[in-house]
Amino acid sequence: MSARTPDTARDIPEATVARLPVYLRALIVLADAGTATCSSEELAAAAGVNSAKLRKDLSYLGSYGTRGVGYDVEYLRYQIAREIGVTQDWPVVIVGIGNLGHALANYSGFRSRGFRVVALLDADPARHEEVVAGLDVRSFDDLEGIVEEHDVSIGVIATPAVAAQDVADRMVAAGITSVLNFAPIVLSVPEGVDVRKVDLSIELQILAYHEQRKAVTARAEDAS
Amino acid sequence: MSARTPDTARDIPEATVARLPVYLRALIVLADAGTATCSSEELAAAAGVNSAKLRKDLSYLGSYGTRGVGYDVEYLRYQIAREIGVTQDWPVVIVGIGNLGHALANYSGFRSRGFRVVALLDADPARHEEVVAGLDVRSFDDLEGIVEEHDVSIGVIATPAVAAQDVADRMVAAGITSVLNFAPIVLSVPEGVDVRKVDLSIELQILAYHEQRKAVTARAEDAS
DNA sequence: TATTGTGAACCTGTTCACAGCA
DNA sequence: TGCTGTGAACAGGTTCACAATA
Repeated sequence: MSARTPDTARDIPEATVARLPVYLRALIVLADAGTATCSSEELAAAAGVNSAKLRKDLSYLGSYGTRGVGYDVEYLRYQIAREIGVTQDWPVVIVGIGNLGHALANYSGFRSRGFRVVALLDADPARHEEVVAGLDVRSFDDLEGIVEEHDVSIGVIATPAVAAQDVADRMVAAGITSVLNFAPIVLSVPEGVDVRKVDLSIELQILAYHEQRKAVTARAEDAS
Repeated sequence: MSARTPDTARDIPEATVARLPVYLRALIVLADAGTATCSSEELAAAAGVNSAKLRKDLSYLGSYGTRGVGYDVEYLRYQIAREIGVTQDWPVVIVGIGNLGHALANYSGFRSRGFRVVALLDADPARHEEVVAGLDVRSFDDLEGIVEEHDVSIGVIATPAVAAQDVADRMVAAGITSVLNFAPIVLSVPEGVDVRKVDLSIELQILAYHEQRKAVTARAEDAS
């Protein structure tokens, strides 16, 4: 039975998992620039981390470098893509086609980085006329059919906060097990379902906190 | 000289800082629902963390609760808003008014959570005709004047990756010291400038990694 | 010789469990 | 009595520094 267990079954720390996509992005830039080989120092610089951290992270995947030489850009790129699971495209549905949903539907980065938007859904019938990014905006009631048809396991929520929990519940019931949530609300989902959230205001507030402290520190230094 | 040093000068762990906006959001929901008082257990549930972590986080700010009772919602809300620095609005400029820039300009959450978009800038003259969210889209060359006029210290970059570093350099030169970057590229900025990044594809890739492992685990269990 | 891969030390963040207090 | 605030134990993540090796 272990014959089916792939060699990617190692346990990779969460912090490392969150950085693998950054390394992959950096490798793609290097590959596009025609670079065949890079040292941990170079790759780390391109990814915005220090080289010790990069090497430690890569060591969880295996020994893909060559001592005294560095890493083969294409080879490492493939290994990381395989580890993340983006060697084939993942079908994705986006629910909530307001301003943000529009932007997400049109975002070319999804297509080029391992994702394919298969449907855009909105609860508002007034939006069902529209074609966005080459896709018809469809009724939210089509969710179950689309998930089944395309075997979708990742859903994106770009609705207002009040609708988000209902959307999440329907997604989970339909078989979706990973959710990217842009609504400013904490979703509750059953065990086994992953949720990641992006809250634009929270990011700005974190900056504001540090900005405020800069001002405070500057004033304190002025005074002394 | 220490008379000017406010009592917010304590050193708050970064992980705590990142959660304060979440607590603030939860408190606003509770306040809007008419809740006057809440326990650490209730607030933690609303914020999606455990109560021990919440209490520990709040303890870095001070002792704002009452033993045996809980927290006064309005009082704690104000204290956290003050700590973050969002009791007054921060002026913000957005550069890059494509799909995402449009969505950000129209995002009501900024206005309601301590930020005011004072200008929209784009390098493409074809976009300077447009009015988005009630603001004229202006030339990127107006950056310096706007930063000075409105005393802007926070900038948002929503340009394509190729333009982002140039935009960041101009922002820093103009006096901006905090940047929220949506372009999929690592920005290099001088000491003292904060950058936070949001990369939509990276979030999806992290979900994909876990999704892939679910499939692997399920197969391994089937086989045994 | 140059650079990787990694144990060990260190540091940060989380959880426990209970003392302190309204 | 009930809930906060917090030391102490624990877990996870980062950095150091060097042995392994192409």
